[in-house]
Amino acid sequence: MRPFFISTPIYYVNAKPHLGHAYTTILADCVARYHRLRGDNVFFLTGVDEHGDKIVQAAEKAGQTPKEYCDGISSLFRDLLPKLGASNDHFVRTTDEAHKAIVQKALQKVYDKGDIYFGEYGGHYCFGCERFYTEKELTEDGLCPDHLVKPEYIAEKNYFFRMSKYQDALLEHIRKNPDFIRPERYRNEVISLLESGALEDLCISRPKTRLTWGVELPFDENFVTYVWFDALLNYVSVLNWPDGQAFAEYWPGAQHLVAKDILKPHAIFWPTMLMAMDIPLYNHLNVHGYWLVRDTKMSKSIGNVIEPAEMIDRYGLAGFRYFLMREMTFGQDGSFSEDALITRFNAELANDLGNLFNRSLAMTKKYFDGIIPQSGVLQDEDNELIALCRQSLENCQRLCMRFQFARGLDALWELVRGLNKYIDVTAPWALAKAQNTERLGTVMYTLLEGMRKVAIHLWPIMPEKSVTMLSLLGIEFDPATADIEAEIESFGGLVTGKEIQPGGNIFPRIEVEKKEPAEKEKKSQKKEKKSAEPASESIEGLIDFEDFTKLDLRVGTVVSAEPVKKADKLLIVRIDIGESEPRQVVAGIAEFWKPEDLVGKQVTMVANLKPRKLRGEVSQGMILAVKKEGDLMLLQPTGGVPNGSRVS
RNA sequence: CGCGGGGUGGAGCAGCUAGGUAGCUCAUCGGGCUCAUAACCCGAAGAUCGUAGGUUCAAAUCCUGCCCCCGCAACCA
Repeated sequence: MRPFFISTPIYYVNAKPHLGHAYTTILADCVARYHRLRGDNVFFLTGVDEHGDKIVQAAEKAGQTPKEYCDGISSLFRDLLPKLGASNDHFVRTTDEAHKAIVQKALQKVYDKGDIYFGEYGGHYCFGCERFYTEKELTEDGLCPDHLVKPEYIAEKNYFFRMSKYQDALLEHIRKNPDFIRPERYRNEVISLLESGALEDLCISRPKTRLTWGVELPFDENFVTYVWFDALLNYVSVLNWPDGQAFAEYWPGAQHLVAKDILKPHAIFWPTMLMAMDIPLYNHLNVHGYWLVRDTKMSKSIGNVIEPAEMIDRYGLAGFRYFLMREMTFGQDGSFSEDALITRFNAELANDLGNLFNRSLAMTKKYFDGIIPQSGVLQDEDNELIALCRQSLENCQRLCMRFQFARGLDALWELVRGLNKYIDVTAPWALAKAQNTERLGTVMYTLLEGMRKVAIHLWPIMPEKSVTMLSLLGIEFDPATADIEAEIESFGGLVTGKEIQPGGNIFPRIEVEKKEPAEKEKKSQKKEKKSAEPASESIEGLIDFEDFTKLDLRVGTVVSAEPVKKADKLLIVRIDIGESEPRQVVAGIAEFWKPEDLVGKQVTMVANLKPRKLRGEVSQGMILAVKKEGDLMLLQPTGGVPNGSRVS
């Protein structure tokens, strides 16, 4: 059996799972299932990354130990898997003892080889943030962007992985193997990264004085390893590298699936690490894009986060999985909206597919008492359908195998539509009327056999519905014995004489207007309506009155305004709000306001905003304004008021 | 000259690597059918393929310039 190993990234447990996690997992699941239908020996891995600073901080905030915190969030991820229909063979946690032991083994091996060395890591450390900043991240005066204090330069001894040593070998490998990273755009990106600059060595440790929540270095008890030699190693630790049977069995079929944000670690760090460990490189890195919601990235502050569990509750697992796979062009960003989901569901699942099953089974019941008839002599229209079937399945499989589910499903739907058309062309009801039973039998058999093939090919996408469809056709489906490749060439696998089970559409239409909307739906419809009006942004999240009173809003008069050097959007505005000195505010309004037009105007500002430096200038507040079609209106009292008047 | 992606009928997309009738889904209009759901099937209208040049017998597809949009980054407090 061909080995096939597919992994999702291990998800970082500093927040709850969202649509992106769900998509990656479901995509990997579909791929895994497709390979199972081919008879491949599949290992599908997912899991969580539980070490590091952020976890410690999040745990502290929650008043828990890191371990307790991880147990909590990790179970959220683990519990979501069955809900997503994921058929993963293993769920890895980086806190697993077995994983940690192998991490140490790997570190020791690379260390012994001389590819890990002890060096100095110099960095600007801000004690307020408890983190290092790079030169670029600091303000122009070299201050911490958050605290506006000068960070201390700390030279810290750390261990480094000699990544630079493998740069050329990696570049050569990528050049020689066009499919190593796919789709091509990400391959190009990596190549240009590798060509453009010298690869730096990778800092892989943290002293225990700063971080203890990690795997201890086997050759220095004062350090833990940091991120890469922990997280990435999960892909081989679960296979029990180096001597495990599973490693020998599955690693030759290794592929990874990641979202575009972690391209670099997987395309550069991981392969060079593999080289250092003398492990053959994985076969393919498959990179997918982001889901956008209302054309922007999902983000909590915008309030457009999609809860996968909520979508599944509302539209069903099959519809959700189908939509994700059908809508997203692999590698590109896709757009999620409930409207689009409903449209696709109704058009493709309810009308095309569900209705096809419904009408065909009803006819079988009516004309043959529910018994699958025999096929007789084939006519042109039958042969045409069989040819279409062959072509459709061939395309579908070829595309799905390369993660191109959107196009693969499109190819499969050519068959679905072809079957609907076949009914129209052959008009079984006319044959029944003419009592042409033999011809009618052939037509019905051909139809049902085509449906059987469609149902099998949908198993990776919606396993439960697929099994249902097949059981309606009198088939007890066992994916383990399926041979999907053989289904391309053959036609006639459907067993004659079995009884079918008619009964309604297995994909009932999602009615949006008619039904009394449930509480949740009401809310979502409201949201949709709001998003339809571009002028008003949706209002999300209510705050307490106390939250509002935290704001100190003041009215003041602009006493001076001047552009910020080397900045085309910023103005330095000084505002008299009755204090001894005017407030200096750096405002991003230079595109709309000339400095001279601003002077003398009264404006409203937030007076108690934490000061922050922008382009080297301190800003002590924020001017309130409204944007309107490329214009910017300042918020003013309707009449003049004394400077410093408080807004309430 | 910061990095990257994109501009194709009303909407959303495919096609571009290997130039040769511009394809799909949704929406609109007309027709057919009655097995099925407001379904299904057929047909029609609708695109100078962002723009200006170039290469070519032939360009959505290759080359060059320009415009616009979107991510990241930054100068949105």
